[in-house]
Amino acid sequence: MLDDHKQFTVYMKALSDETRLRIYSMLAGEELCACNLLEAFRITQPTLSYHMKILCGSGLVDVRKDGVWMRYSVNREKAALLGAFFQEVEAASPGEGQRCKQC
Amino acid sequence: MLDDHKQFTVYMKALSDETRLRIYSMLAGEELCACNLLEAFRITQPTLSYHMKILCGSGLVDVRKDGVWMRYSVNREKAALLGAFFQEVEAASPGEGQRCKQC
DNA sequence: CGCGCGCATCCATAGATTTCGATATATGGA
DNA sequence: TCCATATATCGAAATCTATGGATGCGCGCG
Repeated sequence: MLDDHKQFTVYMKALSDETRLRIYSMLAGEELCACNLLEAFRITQPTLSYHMKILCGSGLVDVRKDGVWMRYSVNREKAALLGAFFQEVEAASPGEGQRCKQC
Repeated sequence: MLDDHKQFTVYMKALSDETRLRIYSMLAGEELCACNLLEAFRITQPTLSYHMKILCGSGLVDVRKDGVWMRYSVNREKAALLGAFFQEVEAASPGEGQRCKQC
């Protein structure tokens, strides 16, 4: 099912903060720069920088440097990977049928 | 895209611990009881109980009490919800095309 | 060069998380 | 009822996380 649980927890941890999840959600659909994101939240610039470091470090978000600006966007492959995992979980789930018989 | 970011962060937080992610992964496909899970990890019983409380509290995992045993299984609806979200992110992502023009 | 701007890093702090020993609760059987 | 087993809760320690003020770094411009 999952071959690298450690890496997957990094993805989950990256999205386990509401600010970071909102940022990720905002980036789905359009590339945004740090100043755009900073305007959208009640956080300081060091805090945004901290969150973006975690999002980019996880691999869920890509960056490209454009002069002094940092342009952020979601990484499609990682999003696809996460989507596939949860779909597999859903598909593999036996529903109300199979039950634990042991103990 | 997401209507309830707070609840979604609860899901992500529940899976942001490696032990809990492995448990979730194990539960995908078969119902298991606490004793099964306890054997699979190098943790104590109170620690497992703590993790299961978080997993069940999030809604990602269902429980049914069977005598003195607790039978755990994944919640298919929640797994489907998560799968759909990441697929939407993937689909909405503009790839290398659209770019941030502001700043 | 010197300044302004966007962003990163350092540091300290408040708060949250994880863990486990001890203990409590619940259930079923003798 | 008494006991053994399965699980939950409590309490405390260690660790991790999120936050922002101060500061550093790099770059473009006059």
